[in-house]
Amino acid sequence: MQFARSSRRRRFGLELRFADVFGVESADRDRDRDRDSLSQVLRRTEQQQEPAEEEQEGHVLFGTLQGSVVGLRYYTGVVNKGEMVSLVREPQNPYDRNAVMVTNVYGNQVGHIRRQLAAPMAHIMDNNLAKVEGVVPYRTNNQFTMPVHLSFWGKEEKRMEVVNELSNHGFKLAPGSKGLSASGQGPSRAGTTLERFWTVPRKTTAVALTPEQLKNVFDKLFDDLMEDKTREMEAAEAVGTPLLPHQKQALAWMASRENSNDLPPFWEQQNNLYLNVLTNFAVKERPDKVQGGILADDMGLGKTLTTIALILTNFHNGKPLPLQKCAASPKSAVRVPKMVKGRNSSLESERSRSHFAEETPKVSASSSHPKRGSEASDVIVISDSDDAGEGVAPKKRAKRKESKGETSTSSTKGSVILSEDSDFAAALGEFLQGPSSQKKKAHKKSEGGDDTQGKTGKSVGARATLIVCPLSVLSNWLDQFEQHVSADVKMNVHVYYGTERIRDPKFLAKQDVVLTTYNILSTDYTDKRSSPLQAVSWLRVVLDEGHIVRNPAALQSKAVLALTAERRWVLSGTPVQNSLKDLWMLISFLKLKPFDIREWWNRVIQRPVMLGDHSGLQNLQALVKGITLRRTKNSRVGGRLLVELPQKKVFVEHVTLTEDERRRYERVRKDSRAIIKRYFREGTVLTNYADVLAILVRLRQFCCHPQLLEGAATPAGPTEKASTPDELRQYLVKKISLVLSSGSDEECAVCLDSLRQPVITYCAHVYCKPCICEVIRSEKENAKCPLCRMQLNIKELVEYPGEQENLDAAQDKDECLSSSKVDALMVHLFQLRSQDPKIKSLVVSQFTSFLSLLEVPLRQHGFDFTRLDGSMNQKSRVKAIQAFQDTAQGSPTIMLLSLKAGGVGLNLTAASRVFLMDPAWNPAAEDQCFDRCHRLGQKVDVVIIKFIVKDSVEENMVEIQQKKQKLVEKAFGMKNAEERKQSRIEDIRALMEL
DNA sequence: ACCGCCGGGTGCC
DNA sequence: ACCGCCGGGTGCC
Repeated sequence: MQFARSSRRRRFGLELRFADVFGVESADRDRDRDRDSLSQVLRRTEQQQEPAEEEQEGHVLFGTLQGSVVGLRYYTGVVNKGEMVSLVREPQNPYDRNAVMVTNVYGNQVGHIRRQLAAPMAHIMDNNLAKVEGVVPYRTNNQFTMPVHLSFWGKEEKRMEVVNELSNHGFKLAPGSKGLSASGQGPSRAGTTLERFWTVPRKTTAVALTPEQLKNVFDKLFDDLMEDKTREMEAAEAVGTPLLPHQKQALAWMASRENSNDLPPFWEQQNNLYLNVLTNFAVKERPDKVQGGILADDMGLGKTLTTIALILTNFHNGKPLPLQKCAASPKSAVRVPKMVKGRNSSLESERSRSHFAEETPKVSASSSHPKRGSEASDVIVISDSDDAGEGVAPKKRAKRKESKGETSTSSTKGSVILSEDSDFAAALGEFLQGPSSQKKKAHKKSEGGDDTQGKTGKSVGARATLIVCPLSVLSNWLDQFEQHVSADVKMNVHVYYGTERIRDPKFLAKQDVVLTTYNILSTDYTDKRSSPLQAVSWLRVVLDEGHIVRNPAALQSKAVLALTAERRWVLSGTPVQNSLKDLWMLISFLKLKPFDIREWWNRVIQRPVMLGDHSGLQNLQALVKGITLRRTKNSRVGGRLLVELPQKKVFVEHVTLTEDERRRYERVRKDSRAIIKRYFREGTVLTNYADVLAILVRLRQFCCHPQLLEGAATPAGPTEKASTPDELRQYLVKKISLVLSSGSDEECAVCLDSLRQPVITYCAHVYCKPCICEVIRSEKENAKCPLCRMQLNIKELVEYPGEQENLDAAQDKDECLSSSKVDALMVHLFQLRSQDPKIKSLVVSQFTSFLSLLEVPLRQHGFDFTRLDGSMNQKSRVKAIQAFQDTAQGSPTIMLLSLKAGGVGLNLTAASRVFLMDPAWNPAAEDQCFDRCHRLGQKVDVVIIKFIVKDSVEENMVEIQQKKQKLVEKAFGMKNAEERKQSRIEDIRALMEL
């Protein structure tokens, strides 16, 4: 008894010490302290000191060790069979400065590591030689000690030091057996014997994933997250815009995530306990549910509208947000034309149904609008009726605002119609005190309806939703509130932004919605004690573009994590950009226990996945699935696309060469045919494949512009091999560049997939570097080129140096002759310019040199254009895209685009015309290019014009395209390498009409 | 803890 | 009896 008490005292003592040191940081901590144990406090402070927490990448398992946890009877933490435990150094322990304490997943202390073992462990842990992890393999029936299985993970170079330190204290590491990590082991069900647990190590396919594979994992991670999420929910009346079916589904899902009592992922109820099947941690109390999740819909599917609907529809107990109704008079004096225009008919009818149609419009909130150039500051005119005293407040506030001489954004339509009239707010005060307002209050009472707030005496806690977003979309949120909140209710939307922002938590807590930016959040957080945003207990926090928050070390991340809320949401079109760590940040924000603590995330998810552990991946997937809704524009609801896009019309325009061009074309064609014919005769088409491609490229380039051939290499016959190694190298670099830029979408003959890290062999065949290296490794000295059986040597592989800016001779010469195809394009561009100068076009070619040629006539005729191709760096790409997407007058109307530039994410919806200057080998590449502008966000029909030169290789390419398309449609894809090879030869034969 | 360890009591078999 | 052995008291770090 005495001991127990004294140890408790010690614990508090420690806690206080930590609170003293880090006490500045938060009310939040104080609130939570009751629930949190010492170790959690310790852990948190740790995180604050080293937020990055050492990277575990490259860590290997040194070995394992059986240790024991002692002193169980002094602590309350319980551990079950197979449960993971955490080992925390406790250097301040007055009895042993080597002390290592053991805590369970929830951070409750279980005991200590026996001192003999703690000594070397302390040394190892303090010097960062290894990370030590514990799993309790079984329980003994004694109440004093329990076994713990320790694994030592660290960098290979530290292995000896760790082994020595342990052996100096008489401990010997056993080779690691992965089965002892609790991850993926599943719940240790009754009957799982100790022996089985120990002697059946999980068979792991533990091959670390390459970055490529990881990328693939992420891509697939968010696939197919729709099943079971197709239930629809009607939005509250206050939502003025009818929701599309997929938005109703999202609403239903979000509401259920907020309301349902489901256990969080990986928790199961077993008898009277709740068990986390990944960590094997069990508790008596039901674990907190995660109220919220990640809405990861593609952009354009209406994440904003859905979120607004959620706010209005799902207040407490599944009821809608109680809002004061107000009249919506269409004849209202204050109305921004834009709003009227944007209104749709169903809204009108909605309004006419309103009980209060005769009443005076009410303004509920006014806030200045950063984008609209007024001083960024906000004034609330009226607050909800929950507070009896509020009735008078509006006038006072309105006055304050007036005295500051600010422009205000006021609303008649629902909450947020904008007004530039600064007198308006003052006038409003009168409105609100007028008879109509009182009448309404009376009416509302008699309705006895949805007033869940204070007046009824039933306190429901938090009311306000905080939305954090990048500044660039803040105005969009305001617009969307204006647009989508029904006219006959008023909603308090407060913008917390600008130097004059009202830093009053009580005031903020009264709002329906508070909008702010990540910057403001971070800035306020710098002075943690007085950050109003941190002081409010939010009903809901929404992180818009949530992927922005991903570096845990960043101030904004800390600020975000320190927000107090019942429900948390992340909105993001791209939730995982490149790393699992990004995802951790989001999981941590959502408070998905126990993964909000980095150690459990690392042990249970991140490391297993990085090591290629299949079950780790499954767990990750299950985790994501449980909290994420993601649909893309290709997702279907009941067989139909979520969103119908505007039409896409494709026209082919046949271009006739001039007599002169024709004559020269035929000459080039004849030479080319002769060479290729010879290859066919000799059966060496594949051995000389790069040359064949080069020849075809020349022909295709000629169709675009004869001048393109001038700089190009002459047909490289097999005779023309280089003599010195350096020349050979240059020759190969040229070849590989040719193959890759030929647009033929070459695939690697080993993996039959598109080329990754392309390399070229001395026999001029291109493969993925990893693929061909593997071939050479396995076949050793006898390795031969899979395509031509030539001897291979790993040292002879030449890598692709990357796209180089080839200085085009044509660009210098201002006097540039036109070509039939260029003329054809210009005709269209002229016509478009006179028709509607605002229409923007993409001019697409596979040949960047052709794009350069096109710049000349465009410049000559005064077209504003920008350019995007693979040789540009990230910065100039972004610049080019932004300039083009800008709708302002004077922005470029044409973008010269190289066919394959940019990833799938490239968004060029500003364009509604596409001119495809030359056909691609692969029709899918063309479609992907068209999708750059024919995608969500495109408002008008897209017209695509493909230029094809009559009687040329281009026509033959189109034929092959169509043939391929049919094969794809019939699901007769190429099956094996032989078929593919053969089909390529056939392609060439058809192209050259041989 | 059905242990280990400590230290006092004890002392042929 | 400056040992061994016995058995009660005791127990994390």
